[in-house]
Amino acid sequence: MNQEEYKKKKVMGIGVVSELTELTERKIRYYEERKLILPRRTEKGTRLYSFEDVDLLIEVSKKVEKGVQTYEIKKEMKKESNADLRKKLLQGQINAHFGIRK
Amino acid sequence: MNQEEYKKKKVMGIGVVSELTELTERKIRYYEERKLILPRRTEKGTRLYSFEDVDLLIEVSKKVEKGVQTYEIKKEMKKESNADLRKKLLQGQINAHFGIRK
DNA sequence: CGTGTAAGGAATTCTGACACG
DNA sequence: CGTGTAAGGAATTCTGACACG
Repeated sequence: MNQEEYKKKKVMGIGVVSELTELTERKIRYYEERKLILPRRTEKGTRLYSFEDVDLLIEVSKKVEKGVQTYEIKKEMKKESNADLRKKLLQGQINAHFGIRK
Repeated sequence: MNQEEYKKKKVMGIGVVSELTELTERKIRYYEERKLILPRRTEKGTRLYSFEDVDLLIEVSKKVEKGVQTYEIKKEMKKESNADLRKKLLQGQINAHFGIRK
């Protein structure tokens, strides 16, 4: 498992996430309700989060504190995600054109 | 938090560790009893492990399967840890002698 | 809208012990 | 020695709801 995976692997319960983010469990579950965060679930339904999720939650809560509504935050996130996709797509085209090396 | 920290931060419950290592919780607790693994505990006493702990558990269980006794594994681990310390000490001396740069 | 809280149930984890080989 | 298991309790997490502003 490489470093990226350590960051993205969803392994923490909500208790630890609450400790790490300093957010109440209520807030964490609410941001999920608003689709701002997507933990995985065990078969029995308990939520599991990654370090990446923790960082995201902290960013989200900062914006909420600033008065931004969750709906707006969601929109911003979609934009960023689209920008990332375009970037990857572009890189893919470059690779296809010039060939991929190393 | 840097990559090293993602690896060393103790954040996973025993259930997830059991899933990741494919070891029973019984085995995981037993290796702790034998001091081969040292999870942190929440205030209420539930165990929390790091990705590093997961890797260590897998290594330990491989040795146990080969027939090595936990006591022997513990001895091996002490040796390695001492070797690491000597290495660090030595590097410290080199740095002190030649000066530390970048 | 974002968040607190009380409610009841289900699932998790803990310890100490007995069993087996 | 290493591991399974049943036992009972304690702590965790879950959902849906009501409250407030």
